[in-house]
Amino acid sequence: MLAARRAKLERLRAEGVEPFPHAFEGVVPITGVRNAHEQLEAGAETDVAYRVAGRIAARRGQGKAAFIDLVDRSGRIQLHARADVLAPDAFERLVGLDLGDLIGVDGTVFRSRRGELSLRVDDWTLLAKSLRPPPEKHHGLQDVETRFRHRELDLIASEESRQLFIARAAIVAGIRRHLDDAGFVEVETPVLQPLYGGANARPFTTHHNALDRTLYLRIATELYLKRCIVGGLEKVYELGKDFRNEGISHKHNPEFTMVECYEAYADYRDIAARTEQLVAAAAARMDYDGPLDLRPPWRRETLADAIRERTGGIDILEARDRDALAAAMEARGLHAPPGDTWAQLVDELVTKHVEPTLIEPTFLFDYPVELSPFAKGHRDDPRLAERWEAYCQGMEIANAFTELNDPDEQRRRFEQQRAHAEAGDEEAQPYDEAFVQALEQGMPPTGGVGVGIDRLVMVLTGRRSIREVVLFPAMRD
RNA sequence: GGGCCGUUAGCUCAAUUGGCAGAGCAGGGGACUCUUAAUCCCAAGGUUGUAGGUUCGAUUCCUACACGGCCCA
Repeated sequence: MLAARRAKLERLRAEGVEPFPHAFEGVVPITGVRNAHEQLEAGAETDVAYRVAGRIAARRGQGKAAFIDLVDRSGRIQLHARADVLAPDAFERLVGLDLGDLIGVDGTVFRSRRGELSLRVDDWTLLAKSLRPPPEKHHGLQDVETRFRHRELDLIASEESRQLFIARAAIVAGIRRHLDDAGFVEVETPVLQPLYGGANARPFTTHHNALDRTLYLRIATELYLKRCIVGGLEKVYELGKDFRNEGISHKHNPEFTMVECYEAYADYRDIAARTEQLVAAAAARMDYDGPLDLRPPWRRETLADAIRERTGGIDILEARDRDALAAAMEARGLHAPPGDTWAQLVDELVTKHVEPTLIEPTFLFDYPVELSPFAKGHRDDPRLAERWEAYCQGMEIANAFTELNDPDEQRRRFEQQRAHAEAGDEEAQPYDEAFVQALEQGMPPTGGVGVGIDRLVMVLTGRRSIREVVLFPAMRD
């Protein structure tokens, strides 16, 4: 299978053709050529020449002529190779190339009698020999596993896949543009951390040889970004990878992309408006035309109301301890797993009964303070924290608080987390004295949000699996 | 973690009740100067995911495992 292509490679070399040249200057995008000649009539010829480059996607031989489809990132164009235009060896070599070979072409625009805009090949250069056959040319690459493990084949075979990752780049660019224009400073904080924190998750652990110490891959950027707020940067954001040592599912990849931003003098309501604008900006940048109405304002509910309305009246503000809540659940025929804490039961209610109903973008406001160790207590209700989560397509896409800036209260919250850890909660937050000391320096009132980029891309591109929107998703060996 | 489905040529897919594993595309040889899933002729291409089991005989039935997909936890 591969031997034939290798033999061709050696034949080319023997004939003095360099199969892997260093560069090819002056290439223009194929779509530019197409757009410039939209009006050309069928059968018409021009003397307008272009230099294009790309991969050979199809070929239709015709004896002393051949049609070749050339694909670049922007699009596809038909080439017409003619024995009466090219030198004999150049013609024979061009027609003898394999699908998947990369070539550069100098060609003259015409439109075929059947109406296909084409380039007559005046000269061409082999840019890289392909030694493996490309995916099937009509059906494309169907095998899901191969699409994920060998994304390059998926990208070669699927215009849709190429467009998806271009859309993802536009979403990221739209977010950066919005935050930059709003006066945020983009910062970079450590990925390798002596202590992890900022989310309920287990970390990946690694080891620094020279320092002979354990380091953790960050699970969030939160704590370092708040130290930047303490330092007076006032509006900061970081867009990058977080790592959580947890299972893989259609909405979880062990490494994923998050943007967190923090704004001094703002609270969680300001941040909700900010998040609406941020998502709208991202959607605009990728020309979103899906079924969701992402324009501000989004629907707003409180968490307690959302649970009460969807569970036949379970009130998590009344049922404040584990047994009371479990009883309320059992009374309505809902299973309350015996080992679950109160917080886990609340999470269960949200996950099973509320989350799936939130298709249009919706904020759930005011989470129990027990679930939110870095959120400031609610100004009107001591049982709650000023925290919301945003949901879309039945999936959490953002999480925000009015940030806790009272260092003594933060210390108490860490003590609670320590108790949870000792009770066996592997996702409890480790005590971070450096962070508390930073708060003691004085942090202004601040609102902050984290938006999951992969999930936002899923929402904006209508994909149901995170693996579709991550170029190289985690796979078993 | 549980259930269901899938794994056959480089790719996309067939294979009757358990009876010689096939086709299209790609690749090889040949014909063809407006084709576009080009067409026509010829030849080639396989450890049927892995390991066992049942059987005269297994792609097919059974068991385990691996990987993937969907659903549930």
